[in-house]
Amino acid sequence: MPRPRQALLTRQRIVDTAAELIDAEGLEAVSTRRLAAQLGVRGPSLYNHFPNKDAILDAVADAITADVDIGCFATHEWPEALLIWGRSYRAALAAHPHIVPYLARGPGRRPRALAMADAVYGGLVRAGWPPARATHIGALMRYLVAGSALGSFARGFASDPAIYVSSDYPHLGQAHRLAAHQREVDEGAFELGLEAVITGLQITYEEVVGDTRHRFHGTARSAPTGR
Amino acid sequence: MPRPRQALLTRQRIVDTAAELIDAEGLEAVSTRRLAAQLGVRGPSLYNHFPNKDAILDAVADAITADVDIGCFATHEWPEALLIWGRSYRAALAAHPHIVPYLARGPGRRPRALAMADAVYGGLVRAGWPPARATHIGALMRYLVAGSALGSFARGFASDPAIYVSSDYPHLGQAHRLAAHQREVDEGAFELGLEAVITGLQITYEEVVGDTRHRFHGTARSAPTGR
DNA sequence: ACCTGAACACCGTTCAAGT
DNA sequence: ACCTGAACACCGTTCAAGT
Repeated sequence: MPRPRQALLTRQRIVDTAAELIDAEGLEAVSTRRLAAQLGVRGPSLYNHFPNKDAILDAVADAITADVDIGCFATHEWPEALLIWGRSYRAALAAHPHIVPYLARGPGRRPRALAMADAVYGGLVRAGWPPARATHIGALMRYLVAGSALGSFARGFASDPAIYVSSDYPHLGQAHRLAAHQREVDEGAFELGLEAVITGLQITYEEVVGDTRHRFHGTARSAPTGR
Repeated sequence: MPRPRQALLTRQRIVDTAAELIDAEGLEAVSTRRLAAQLGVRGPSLYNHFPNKDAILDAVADAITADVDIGCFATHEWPEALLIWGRSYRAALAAHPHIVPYLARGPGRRPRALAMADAVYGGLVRAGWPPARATHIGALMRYLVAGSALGSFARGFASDPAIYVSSDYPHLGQAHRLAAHQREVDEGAFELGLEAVITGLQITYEEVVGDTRHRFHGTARSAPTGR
């Protein structure tokens, strides 16, 4: 049969198919041979479009964060912007939870992650947060988002209820029933954490930023905790 | 030469050597053949002591959390207990950051993770937290701990400063200098997050638990945020 | 009881060869 | 320019064979 006039593969088609494969069968199902087969092609062909497998996964991860709302930092006060950004970031990752373990493997080359970091950092600094704190806030928000998007890891214990029958762990009788609704737990934990963090940060903000605005020698104390 | 009178391998020696290999060269350096070689043995020998590779990594992860302080929930008020537990949990993981990506791959069989979940859940419920909230608090604390223990992932952008020279990301000029001190950033983000969360949770606690104690029909509102 | 070599069914990646 | 088969150096795991 004749050679097709245009290429069988495009970067877009590879990324889309990889995302489908990850969603359907998980990260470990994606080998270059399996992915190529799904595309009607042989493994080595992928190397005409990407330098290696990680670059493909980076592109998938990048595409998934395409519609995270970062405009909110330009239009809202920082506490509400954190709320909006955090929720839309989490929603984006939670829609494709199987990709999240890959994020844990390193920074990769993901332009949109950079754009996001830039928008968050810039928005917080503009709001008056000291640069170091702005960096910390962006980081801890990512901890919450990624952790809660990661289902099983999040819970930190097996979802197989059988092992709780052993009475070694007396308090987990209730918890395992919740564990059956893993999505609920992770969503609830994220919401609780998000709101607690923002509430706590507002208090820190008043101490760190408010003081220096209204007084000449406002000494920045750390947030009051149970210490 | 004669067959040694006692086995060349023990579970303990396998776990210790695997941990050393992970610390020295990272998770991907641990193959059954490499690990076996380090132990002076051939790959298949490991299967006399563990059912598969994941069981070895689970054992390593479990060993690392051996000295996390969970007694604090019996001796301290819940806010201080969260602070102590969180810090000692983070210290344990941060001492072996290369193992953390493995945790993100699933719950595994890690008895100490179960004991930890049980102690946290039990302590919070005893303090008056509703069971669902106690589960959520345990989960969100794990998000912060694991995220911040995970260095590069935590930051969410490459540590190679070269790519920020491009002025596509105008606000990251400062951030990349901080990125050079990745340990500082992750530690600072964790501390800020930990204290903000505990502060925020104390306010939620007063609303959710305090109200129902002092009133007959206390309606639990959610924590006030920037919404 | 525990260690081994050989084997199986996979990997990611390279590269000369085809069109 | 792009796809291919063959090859390389690896994987995790099984298993019959040794002692």
